[in-house]
Amino acid sequence: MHTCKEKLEQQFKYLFEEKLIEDMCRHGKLRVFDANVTIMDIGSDLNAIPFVIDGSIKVLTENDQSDDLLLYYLESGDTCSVTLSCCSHNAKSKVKAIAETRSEVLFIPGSLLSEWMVRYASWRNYILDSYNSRLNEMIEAIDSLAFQNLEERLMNYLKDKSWVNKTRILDVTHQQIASDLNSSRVVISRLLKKFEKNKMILQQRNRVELTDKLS
DNA sequence: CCATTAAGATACT
DNA sequence: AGTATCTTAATGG
Repeated sequence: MHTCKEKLEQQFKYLFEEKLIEDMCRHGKLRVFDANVTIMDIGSDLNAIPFVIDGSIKVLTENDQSDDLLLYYLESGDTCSVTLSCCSHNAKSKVKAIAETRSEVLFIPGSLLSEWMVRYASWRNYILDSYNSRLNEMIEAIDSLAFQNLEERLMNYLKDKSWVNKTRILDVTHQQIASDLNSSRVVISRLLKKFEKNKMILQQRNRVELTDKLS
């Protein structure tokens, strides 16, 4: 079992300066989530920002009819910039976060953020980069929604999921996919059947396996 | 066995 | 593409 500091040092030495890592350990709270556990829900208070040490987390929005839409995944070394801006205004969360795999997350109190921005150049850069990449992912999500057909969206969904889980075997139901993409089960089934015919995937109950035809 | 639920099929919008 | 409805198949008691 590693201490928090050892863990941060070995994984993020290249990213943060020594003193910052010490500060992160001192003030951050490390929490572990099992797969599929809700980490944050819409409307909950934000007084800390999450820094993902291990695992992957999916971030979704929800409309008033409780329909979901997958926005992006957070992986090791990522933070959620949506939370970031909300934090300084003491706002409530507009997104939902669910552990995709077992995840370790370090929660850093929002009160420290501005202080660290001034004190640590590495933190400043990290936050700015994070903002940038999160924004780009959001633009991609919007783009796919507005301009891509469902078939392409589904394909990207499968590839993304495979990537963050580090496996070609996805344990997921057609219904779950449908709700992540805000579509319906029959439609997803139809498209997956088509993928199967083209030998891009193999299917079993509760399981989709990507073949090596996919890059 | 049977109950539950995922996935397939068909027809209609 | 999406909804409604029915059928079939897998799973776990």
